[in-house]
Amino acid sequence: MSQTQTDTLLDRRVQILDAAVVCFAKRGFHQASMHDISAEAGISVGLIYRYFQNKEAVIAAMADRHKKEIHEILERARQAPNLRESLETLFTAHCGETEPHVTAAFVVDLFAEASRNTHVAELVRGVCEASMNGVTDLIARSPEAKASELSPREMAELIFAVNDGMLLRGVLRVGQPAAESRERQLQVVRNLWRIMFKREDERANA
Amino acid sequence: MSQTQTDTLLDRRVQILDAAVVCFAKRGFHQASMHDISAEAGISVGLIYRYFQNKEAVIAAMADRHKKEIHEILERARQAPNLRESLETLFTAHCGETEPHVTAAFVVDLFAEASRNTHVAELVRGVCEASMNGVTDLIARSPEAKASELSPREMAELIFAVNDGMLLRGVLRVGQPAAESRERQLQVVRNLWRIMFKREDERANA
DNA sequence: TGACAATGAATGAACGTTCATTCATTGTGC
DNA sequence: GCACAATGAATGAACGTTCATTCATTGTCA
Repeated sequence: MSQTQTDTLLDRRVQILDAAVVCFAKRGFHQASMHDISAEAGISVGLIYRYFQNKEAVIAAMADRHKKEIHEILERARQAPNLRESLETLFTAHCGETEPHVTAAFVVDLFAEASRNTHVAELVRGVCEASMNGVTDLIARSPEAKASELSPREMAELIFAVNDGMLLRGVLRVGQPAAESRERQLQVVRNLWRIMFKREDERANA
Repeated sequence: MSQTQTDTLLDRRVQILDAAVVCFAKRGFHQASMHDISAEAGISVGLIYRYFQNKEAVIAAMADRHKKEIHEILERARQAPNLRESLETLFTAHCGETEPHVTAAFVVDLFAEASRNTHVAELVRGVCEASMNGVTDLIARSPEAKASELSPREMAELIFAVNDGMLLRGVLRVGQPAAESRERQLQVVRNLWRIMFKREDERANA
């Protein structure tokens, strides 16, 4: 198979998945029809079936893509100069950089799907565990988190719980501008970091 | 209208809603069919339409019932002897006392629905705000939370974020026994309380 | 011309909803 | 107490629609 052939094959898949995200965010996995997706992608219905076995496979592929995105986010977070900036990167990306509401709607749907579809559940669980381990590691290496009463794992659990909670609430902010909504969310998570990781100077003043 | 007539009318609605929770948790709002619900309730399809205008109305009624349950939970939490027990009550009830997985699946679906259905979004937002205010008040009145660096509102925001996050993750624990799953969740939220509300003796030892 | 990409009308299953019909219960006149 | 009328809760087959999926056909490029 030539390079260009492989490329068009992948491009089409990406094109279809991009369209699917929009449709799924707008109507949900099971209410969005294959016709909706084909229209959004600007192709015919039948063509989707050339690249995906069925609708289930489209959902699974999207979950898989989400998994890869999360891994990239984690990699980026690892490269930040300090823990706070790592977490800020993580949170911002976790909730969707460009369109938070679309991401939130998609992820909430993904979890809803996971509660019924074993395959999706397995995949989501894998993502959660991997990123939890990554962040635990991040915390364990950072000087800010030393001498806390919580273990790195316990901190990671709290951070993810709050991130997920913010994500869940995010779907309710439909009309609001993304930037404003995110700023309010950031204030909440920053409060958690504040009480979890005291700075040296704060501790000295105490 | 006689008392018994009113009773059967309400009983039927309750019966249908009880069946709907089971079906919705099992298949989701839009994959669960009216036939599924009627079969689960042990009645005919047509009868559902005597008590509810359409499927939308069933979903709306369930959201409404959830709202009332949350209010009751809040009332119970208010009567606990101290803040920690209030929060423990709140968390346990919030995640579903008898069947946490069913509750989690239902609530996650409810949020997914809220992201597309304005009516449901309005209702869920109302519940969230009311309970957030309730808990803020609870914290403001409690001696444990005095002298913290966070305001009562900020603490309530964190508590709800963590609760919601745990709820979201809860849908992934499909096979696990409910009690074990809850115990692990409780450990996480207790860690939050620990770093948020320091006891007097802890502070004295610091 | 051959090989493959792409189309979209056609198919049939599944769904929400309706409604003619049944029948146990209740009310009424004697 | 009895015969009969009226009620409305309950049924489930049927309807129109939507949807995922298929496939015969057409377009495209080397």
